[in-house]
Amino acid sequence: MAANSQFSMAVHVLTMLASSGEEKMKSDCVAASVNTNPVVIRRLLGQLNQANLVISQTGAAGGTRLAKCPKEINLGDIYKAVECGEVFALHAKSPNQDCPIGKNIEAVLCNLQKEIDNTVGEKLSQYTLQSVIEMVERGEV
Amino acid sequence: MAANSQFSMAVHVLTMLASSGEEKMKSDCVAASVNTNPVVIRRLLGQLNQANLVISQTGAAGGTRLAKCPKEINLGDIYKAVECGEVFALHAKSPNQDCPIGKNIEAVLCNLQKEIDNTVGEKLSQYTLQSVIEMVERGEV
DNA sequence: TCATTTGTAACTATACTGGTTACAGTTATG
DNA sequence: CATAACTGTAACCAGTATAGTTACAAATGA
Repeated sequence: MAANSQFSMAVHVLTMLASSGEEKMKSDCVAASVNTNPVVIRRLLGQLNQANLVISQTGAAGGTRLAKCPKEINLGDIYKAVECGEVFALHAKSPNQDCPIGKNIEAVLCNLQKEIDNTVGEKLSQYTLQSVIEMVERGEV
Repeated sequence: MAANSQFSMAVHVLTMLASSGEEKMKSDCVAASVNTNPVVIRRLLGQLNQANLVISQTGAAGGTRLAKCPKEINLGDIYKAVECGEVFALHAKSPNQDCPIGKNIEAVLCNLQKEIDNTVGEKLSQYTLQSVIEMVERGEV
């Protein structure tokens, strides 16, 4: 499975929650749409909860609903909330520190990594959850 | 190891090649700086070769050099040349097609994925290999 | 009290990444 | 021309992250 699909799943989950409005939704129901296990959904909801994007309630008649309206949630918020990895990884092993290039390249790449991550976050912030819902309703576009 | 560091390694490799100018460099030498196996480097060079960023020569006294000068190579070219995965992955399993949201969300996310990938490519294109070399020489910045 | 639901820990299967060995093909050089 | 020194690749392996699964404690409404 490798490549991390948490962001995709998170957008899907939040779109589902939006569709039920004020009504709380159960993890089983969301899982059925995402086609995965309810525990996977609950794990994801835990992260979205920490980022104050959703509100959950335990116990019978419990469930989860959006913490804000879909116009007030943007995809940048979601990207930051979930553990999607970085856009590109740094070296697995540290480069040779005796080589002048090996010694300095990591810091350069690390700065670049942060900058690209910001760029992605900014771009995603241009889309609200509401706009995703509209795209889904229109059947893509 | 999971997260893909091919882009980072590719930038490192090309910076090394740039440092030797017109001189061909052996994969062993590059591998020593990256701190990995020469085969890993040769695999990467194969991709960079297909993208016309480097020129390799087999046989004794063989090796690899840049195909263009460092000012004419930008990081967007490198990003496109190597198999870094996508910024975020789509669903592992296809969502439930009987759910109106599950049915359409994939296409929306797929378009978004392409757009983000383009955004990253454009941002990276702002940096030339030359500028990376200068950052490395100055010791980061 | 009891059924229902979330929150979490623990374990597993899968698959990707990069390291390694091995070897065929190419080429400079004595 | 024989040989040594490279690259290009295939094949295999070890490590690890992802997400699927089971199990169960805690919370809560009825």
